[in-house]
Order: sequence, then structure tokens, then C-alpha cells
Amino acid sequence: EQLGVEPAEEAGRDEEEDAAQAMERVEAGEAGCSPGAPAPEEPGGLTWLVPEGSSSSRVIVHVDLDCFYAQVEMISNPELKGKPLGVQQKYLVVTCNYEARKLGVKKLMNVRDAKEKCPQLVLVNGEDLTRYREMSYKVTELLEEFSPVVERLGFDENFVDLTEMVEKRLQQLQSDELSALTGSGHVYNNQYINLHDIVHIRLLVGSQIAAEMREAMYNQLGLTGCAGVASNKLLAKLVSGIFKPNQQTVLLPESSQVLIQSLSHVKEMPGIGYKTAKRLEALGISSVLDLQTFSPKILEKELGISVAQRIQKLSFGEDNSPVTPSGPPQSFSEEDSFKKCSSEVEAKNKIEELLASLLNRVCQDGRKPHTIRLIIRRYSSENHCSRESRQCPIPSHVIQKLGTGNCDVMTPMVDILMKLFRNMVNVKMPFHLTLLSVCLCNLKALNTAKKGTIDYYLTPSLSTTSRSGKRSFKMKDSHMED
DNA sequence: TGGGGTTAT
DNA sequence: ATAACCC
Repeated sequence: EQLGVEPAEEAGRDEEEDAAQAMERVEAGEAGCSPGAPAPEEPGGLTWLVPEGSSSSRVIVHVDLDCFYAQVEMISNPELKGKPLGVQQKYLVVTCNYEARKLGVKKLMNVRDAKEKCPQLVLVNGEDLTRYREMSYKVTELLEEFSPVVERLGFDENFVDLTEMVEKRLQQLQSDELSALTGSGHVYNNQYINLHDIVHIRLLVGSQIAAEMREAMYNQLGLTGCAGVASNKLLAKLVSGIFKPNQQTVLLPESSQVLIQSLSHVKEMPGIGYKTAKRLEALGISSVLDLQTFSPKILEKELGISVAQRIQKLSFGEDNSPVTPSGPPQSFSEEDSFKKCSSEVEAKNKIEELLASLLNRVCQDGRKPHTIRLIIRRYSSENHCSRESRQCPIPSHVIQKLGTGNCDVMTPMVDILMKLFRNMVNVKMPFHLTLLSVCLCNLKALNTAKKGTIDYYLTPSLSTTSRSGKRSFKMKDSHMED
């Protein structure tokens, strides 16, 4: 077989699916050369394929784990494997394994509906994200070993820019190996591969790397997932979802329009969310073709030039946004939702719980947050998703105590949070909250700046500002500014 | 609708 | 501080 490895066999794939999909698989070795195309002129290397400076086309992979939380739970407790499994947060089944999906359970389904559809459904609580978060970063780190440019999207998706890696592999390749070059996994739209087309070749090499990534994820972490390889993030993401679960697909440029036109509504385009979709609908735009052909001027007037130009490009499958390395997280937050919180004491208890978990996390990270934020959601029949927040700087003397074990850092921080709370909620009046969240952000690396160095005088907490009476006073007294 | 995240304004 | 987007 020319297809490379599909770890799916071990993960238990459906036979019927296999038969149907086998029709669309790559057979690059046979399908590769178009009869009339010119033969390579300079044997011994492939540099002839890449006219200098002309190669602006990228190779991007989107890696998408299969029902991630459920996979983590099945690794934690192997007895769950083979059973229909749902991961529950509050009264929602937020995700479930494929056994459960076959029996009609959907993502974000009400627990009651899910149990009704599938009485044998096993539920595990997934409100504590710790193990998911840890596994998520292991995946990102594994991908970073292939190429350092990895962008996270949520806990279970990553983009990797493979352009450089592909170039390196092509330089190693001898021209007599070219005719035997094969991709891995599916080719979208069962498109014909032209081995004389450098763009095709690069994407096929990208698909080989994607297969290696999925192999490594399975061998080292026990996780299965899908991958999509294409020339930009939008297309890579769209194509990764074509064959699921645990399979991969490469998109060749000639099939880009087929892919994006296959979307039945603009809302399915990543980058067009709920709000924008509603506004587009008001303009009579519902299909991708509608958006492609709509007057750019009118669209700019309705949505603003930035959104209008960006989403209209998206509708053509164009996306020049770079794969931005995520690096360590920009913020840590913990939240809890509930039916009702209507007293200050109640709120304080919940806030203390959230903060305690956060301090553990931030301690393990090593960096120090310089800003703290409190977020609430008020009960209301409409506008359920709207939240309010207040933030302030964390006083420097509290920041310094953050890593040190026995010092009580809880008390001053809870005091700050309760000030923020009372700034948002008039506690003398009745109130009804349905969510509390605490966020630590503005993370800075540990202060290694030494006296007399440039760093010392450029570090505000060490240099003159923090010794001035005025600044000191402001840090202590003003909790409402940042 | 959960419990997270990001960037732009 | 909010609003939009993503999972």
C-alpha cells in the first residue's frame, strides 16, 4: 500500500467506512505523472523545481484530535474503552466518544436527552480541565518537535507551518525518487496528482509529515486525530474534517473552490461567527457564493473595512494569516457556573475556590501574573452570554510572594477580588449571578534583572518608579486601574 | 450551553 | 472593559 500509516486500524474503525473511503485514497505512485508533461532536466537534485524566490506558497497542517476529552478519560480509565462514553459538565454532555455518537448522542447535548437516546451511556464529570489541559500541551509540545511554529486553537487543535520542513526534505530528495513520491492519506475530491507540479509535490510531502505527526501522537501519547494539509490555515482546517475520525486529507489547490463551495452556509466558515452570520443574513447573504459575489463596498459599509475584507477573502478560500506560535498561555482562568448565587458570602467562597486552583497553576508555570480580573454573569432571560468584568494590577509585594509556599497570598488577593466584586455588584441590592470567573493575566517572566544591568533600569518594579512615593501609593490604593 | 482560550477595538 | 472569534 502506498498510503502510509493509518493508526486507525488499532483504534477500531468501522469496516463500512473503510470500504467507502478506500475509493478516494491516494495512489500517488500510479496517478502521478501526466503524459504530456516535461521530464526533469537536471538529475541529481530537485532545485530545478523551485525557481528562486518564486515559492510564496505555504504548506500548513491542521491537526484535530478525535473527541479529545473522551479520549483522555479512556486513557485514564481503560475500562471505559468500547463503551458509549460522554463527558459531562453541569447538565451538558460536552463531548462523547464514537460509540456514543453511533447511538445518537451529540456534542453539547442535554444530559437528559442523551440518557433518553442512549440509556447505556456512561458519563464522567469533565468540569476539572486539569488533565485535558496537561495532555493538550503534551500534544502541542510533540508537534513543536517537528517544527517550532505551532499555533493552538482550543485544547484539541493545532496548526503547524510545514513550509520550511518540506523545503528541507525536498532538498534531500534525489530526482529519481520523485517518480515514486507518494502522499499519505486521502486526497480531497480524489484529485489527480501532477508530480511535475511543485505545489502538489510540496503538499504531498506535507501529508507525509502529517502522517508522521499522527503516528507520533498515537505511539507516544496514545491519542488519535485527524489532519488536513493545505496551503493556508482556513483550507487546512476545512479539509481536516473531511474524513473522520483518525484520518487525514490533503487539499490540492485545484480543488479549493470545490471545498469552500461545499459549505452549505457562511456560518460554517471558520472566522464567521454567530454575530457576523446574523448580520450577513440580514444582507441576504447565506451561501459562500452569495458572499463571494456581494458588493465589497456595501459589505465594508455594513461590517467595517477590516471584517468585510477579511471574510470576503475567506469566502474565496484565501487566508494569509500566519501560523502564530502560541507559546506559553497568555492567561490562566477558572470559572464556575451555577443556578444562583445571591449573597456576598456565597460569592466569596466560590471566589476562594477558583483562586486556590489558579494559584497552584500559576505556581507551576513559574511566570508571575501582574493583573487579576473578576468576571460575572448576571441572571437574565435574554442576553445569556453577556459578562461583565473588572480588573486591576496585582500589587508588587503580592506578586513577589507568589512562588513562595508558606506565605499567605490568598488573603490579599481575595481582598482585591472582593473589592472588584463590590465595584460590579451593588451588594446592598438583591442580585442573582449565574457565573463567577477569576483570571490571572499579564504574565511576566521571573525577574532575573540584576542591579547595575540594563535590565535593572528597564524593569519598572526594580527601577526608580517603584521607589518613588507616588507610584508606591498608587499601587496600594488604586485597585481600579491598570 | 461548559469551561476554557485568543485578538481587536 | 467589552465584543468578537475559536474549541
